[in-house]
Amino acid sequence: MRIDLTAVVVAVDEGQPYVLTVDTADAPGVALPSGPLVSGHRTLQAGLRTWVETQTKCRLGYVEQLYTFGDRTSILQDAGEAVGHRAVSIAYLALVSMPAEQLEMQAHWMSWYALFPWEDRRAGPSPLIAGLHDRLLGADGRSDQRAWRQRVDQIFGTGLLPWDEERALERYEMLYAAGLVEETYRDRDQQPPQADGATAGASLAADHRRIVATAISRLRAKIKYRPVLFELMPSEFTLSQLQKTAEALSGISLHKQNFRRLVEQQNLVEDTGGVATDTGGRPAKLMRFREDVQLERPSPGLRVSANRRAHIT
Amino acid sequence: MRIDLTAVVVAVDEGQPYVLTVDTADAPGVALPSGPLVSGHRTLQAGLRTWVETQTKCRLGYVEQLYTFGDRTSILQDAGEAVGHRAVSIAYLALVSMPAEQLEMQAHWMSWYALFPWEDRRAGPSPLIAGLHDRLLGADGRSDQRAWRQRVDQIFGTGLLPWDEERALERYEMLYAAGLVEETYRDRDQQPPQADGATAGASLAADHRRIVATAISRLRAKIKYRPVLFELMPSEFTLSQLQKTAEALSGISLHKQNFRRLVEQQNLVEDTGGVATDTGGRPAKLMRFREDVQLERPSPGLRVSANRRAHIT
DNA sequence: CAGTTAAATGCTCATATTGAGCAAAAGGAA
DNA sequence: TTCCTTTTGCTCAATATGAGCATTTAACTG
Repeated sequence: MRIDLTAVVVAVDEGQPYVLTVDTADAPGVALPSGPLVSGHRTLQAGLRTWVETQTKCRLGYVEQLYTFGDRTSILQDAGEAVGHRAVSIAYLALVSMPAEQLEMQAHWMSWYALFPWEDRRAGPSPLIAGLHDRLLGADGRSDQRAWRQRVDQIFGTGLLPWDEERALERYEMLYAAGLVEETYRDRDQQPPQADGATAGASLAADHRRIVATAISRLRAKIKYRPVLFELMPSEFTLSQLQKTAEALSGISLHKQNFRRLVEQQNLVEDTGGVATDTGGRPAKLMRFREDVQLERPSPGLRVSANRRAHIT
Repeated sequence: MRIDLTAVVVAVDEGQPYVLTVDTADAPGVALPSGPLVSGHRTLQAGLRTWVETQTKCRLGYVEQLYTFGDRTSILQDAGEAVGHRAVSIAYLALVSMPAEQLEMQAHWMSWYALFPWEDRRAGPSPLIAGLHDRLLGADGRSDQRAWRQRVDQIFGTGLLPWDEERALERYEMLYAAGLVEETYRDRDQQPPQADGATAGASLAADHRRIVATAISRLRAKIKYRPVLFELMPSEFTLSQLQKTAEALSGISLHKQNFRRLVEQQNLVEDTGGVATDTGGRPAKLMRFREDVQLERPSPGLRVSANRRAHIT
């Protein structure tokens, strides 16, 4: 049984979140960096770092284990002779501040929201949502129409229910199950429907889009209670840049004054003395992350809060 | 490379939390149920369920993936010839309501707090803590004495810092690194010190105690935001029983009136009409979990809150 | 049966925490 | 200077949380 190590490497640049991809034999930039675990690797994490660095030349900072996936397609095989075909892949989430150095030729930064356009609500609910919602409700002969509708509303924040940015994985899985993403058909060896907008978002090789969705959900939850945001920032930054990064990941817009109140009262950052004058308006103080913060506070994260009415700053 | 599936099966009975263990060739009841992933398993979870049920005759309800561990001892081997020796083990957390049926002969319920006596603070801080704290601070020639002390206080809730019940894993790992648990010496092929109380708590085979610590941390965090407590309860229960279960897992005592306020306002339970008269004082209403709650609320968990001064009810 | 005891249950209250928005400050640009 | 834009400071109402008092409702005790 083969064990693959797979990485979701995240960076944010100019308020846009990216994931690191590599070319495959078939197509450019459609797979996550990954490779088999071999005995030479001292630990799982060390193996992962090695693979990412050789495939992309990107050096990883913060790394955490995400989830271990059984090969999805194995389920479809007949019970009998599937031996050797299966693989288990151990996925990791890594955060880097957007590196200046050149990546390997075959490596690229791909926008999160090219993969999951419905997840970006910084400028209000994506117009895609309405269509997805209709098709999720429409296509079925479900036994319990009422319960199903409630579940869709729940997960997609439609109806009167609020949007929960952390449910990115659940949303992807629901779309997969409903046949609204390309992978549904690929895993069944079928042709996807050709109608315009029949499938949503760009797909990746194998189950890599699912793995990215897992990473997004995890990260969106984590920035609320651990100071991981700083792994994505340059050494000095303004509070607005920090907020832009938080918004990029969460996919929602945040209340500016409350965001800074939170950051300041948690004592996560300190003044460097410098100012950034290139911001258009009043110059912003430059801040840096307080290194000793890990030792001090129980869980020094950002319990960010969304604007109820989107748009407002 | 072998892949093992390992289960931490948790149940609560009479206000005490237990984990399911099995006998090994060497010793009784010192290992978690586990077995290799084979091609016959449809999914990872299905494989896990199969192993647990054959080894213990315990049927699993709620199951979630916990973490994937690389073999710890592999780190100690020389770089050269470790091939084939290593194993990766994918650990799962399962919750069951204490089953009435008989387990397999070789299966037993082991108390959490036999493994982690310092984690039970329902009757106030364990007296063990003081000793552990001293030995963590004492035994070293650390470069940065101050920072180390702060870290110990942070994790063990000593000094002025508050106890955080979710850090069970960090506490275990700190004790492991400091040589205060038996596994430290076993992994180094050394004899543990023989002094009385030199190592804390009962140990399990391989890295199974670490896996249980991971499960405890996960579960203690999870009951605060998902209604998993109910997986551990019988179909009807009183609010006091529910609270006792929450306290058993968290290892802290909770404020009774606030606990019921929380449960009630979240609409997690409904009245069955019956009452339990065997409680000593005023009979308690019997409650049941509202099945439809998963559909309704974004994250219907229990944000339990500890008493500041322990003991008070 | 009156009195006692032990829970369960009902309420209150002070103190944080959170969501929202007004307003002043500090630059650059017109 | 005046206008524009963004940063920064502050206020305020609505909730949520931690703590504890008081009442209710049984069983138990003579």
